[in-house]
Amino acid sequence: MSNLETVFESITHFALKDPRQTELGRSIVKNGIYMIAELGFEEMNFKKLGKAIGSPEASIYRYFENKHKFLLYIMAMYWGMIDQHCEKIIHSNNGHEEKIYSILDLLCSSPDIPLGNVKIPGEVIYAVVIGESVKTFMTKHVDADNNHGAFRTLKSTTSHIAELLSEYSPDYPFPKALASTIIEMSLYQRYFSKHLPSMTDIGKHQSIVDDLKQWIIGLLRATRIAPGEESQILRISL
Amino acid sequence: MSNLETVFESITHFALKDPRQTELGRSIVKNGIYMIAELGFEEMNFKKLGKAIGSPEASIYRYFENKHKFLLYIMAMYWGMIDQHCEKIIHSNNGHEEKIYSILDLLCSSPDIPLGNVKIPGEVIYAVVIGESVKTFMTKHVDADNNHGAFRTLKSTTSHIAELLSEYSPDYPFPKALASTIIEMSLYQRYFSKHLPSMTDIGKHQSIVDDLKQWIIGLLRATRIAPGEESQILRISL
DNA sequence: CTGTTTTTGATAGCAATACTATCAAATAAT
DNA sequence: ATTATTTGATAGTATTGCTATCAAAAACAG
Repeated sequence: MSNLETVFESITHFALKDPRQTELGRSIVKNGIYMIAELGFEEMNFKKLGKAIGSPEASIYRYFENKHKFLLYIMAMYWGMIDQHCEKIIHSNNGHEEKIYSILDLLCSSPDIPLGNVKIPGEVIYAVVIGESVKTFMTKHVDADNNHGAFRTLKSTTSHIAELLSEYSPDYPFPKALASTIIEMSLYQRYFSKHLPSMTDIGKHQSIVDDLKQWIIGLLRATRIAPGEESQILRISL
Repeated sequence: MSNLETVFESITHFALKDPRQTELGRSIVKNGIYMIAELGFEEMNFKKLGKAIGSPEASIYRYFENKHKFLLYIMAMYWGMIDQHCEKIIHSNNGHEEKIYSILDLLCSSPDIPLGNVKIPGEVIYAVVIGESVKTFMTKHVDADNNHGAFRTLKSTTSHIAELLSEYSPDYPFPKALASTIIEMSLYQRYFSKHLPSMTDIGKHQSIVDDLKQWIIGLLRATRIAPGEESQILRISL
């Protein structure tokens, strides 16, 4: 069984019926992602999606209970893919620094997602993740969704990165906070760069990806206390 | 004219009619904030709000064009207040470090908001900001809203903090990205600590506020290059 | 205090959204 | 060939987000 299978197995329970098994199911997922990328999650709905794929709204409801679970499915799938890549990087024989650089590459780009006989381009799913990821967990029913395992793949990705940071800097007390910051901010800073450019410098020196990497590398200094630096700013004792 | 007035003047155009001028208007804003804090933005609506304040839905529409503009109003008000405090801190006679600590205090707590004869407690508005702030700008109509000045106070706060960071570390190339990160993450890490605790360490060592401050102070190391540190991780040249 | 303007309350209605239900036709499995 | 499953087609419902209308109440102006 390939790694890819394990990712999809762990998320099938967000759907009423595994969408990968049928032409209709794959069409729903693929076109749904495209439609969210184009219209945004709020303006997308199952009626429009049905029209786009030539099937009635009701058929889509046979695969996904509602719009929100559809989004949970997509995001769990995305972070599952990312998490797989993370694990591969972490279990490689490279040094800590090489691993960190690989993780950075992973977070600043996006792999394609193979879905049976169709493929979802990295840029498309990435656009959806940037704009909609936060909407999966910034809701009043986070805790219920969390109990149902909706964020397991995202949390696992965070943990993997946090572990790597801990190996790199064993005494740093906030590896998880830094890991989740890197993950979220690699999305947000891109968004700011495009829509609220006065809120970031990313993309103003070099390309967005290069600036992003360099900026995150800088953030990693948080894990290191250079000799003599405490006196400069760290008056709150570590 | 007090500073407070300038804040409110700059946001009145998000409302159809200045809600501070009437009993009904103040009631809408106050109870609306309470209702969003309790139910979340999605589950709040003007019909429920009308019922809560004993007025018909239509009366609320006379003050706010729609739900989204109501949220924009609240958030612009909040960041306007914060921005005022920032300016006060920046124009004080303290040193850079003192100023940075004051900003931290500001971001990790929340001042009450006086609204004519009523007052909105800091904790209540802060709860709304934590959960809903991102929903003001993560939409397909960000650019239009931005053109109408919806995010001016948030952007101004970011700029003020970025300027302070630049004064503190003139050579650091990403003051805005770091400023927006500190602002957003002071909200997110609190949220994670409550709802997705495996994504953060904040609140696990000391109190949430203490951990948060200490963690952000650590992030500020990104602005400082300690001698000899480049060789450790900074292989991407600055 | 009277007439006028503005603000509110009360109710009705409408288009769109987020579903659910039903049943026959098509397809797949045995 | 028969049965079970999946889809299409259509209809319908409750809620949401908003607009329209008009009379009562309140504020204001002379």
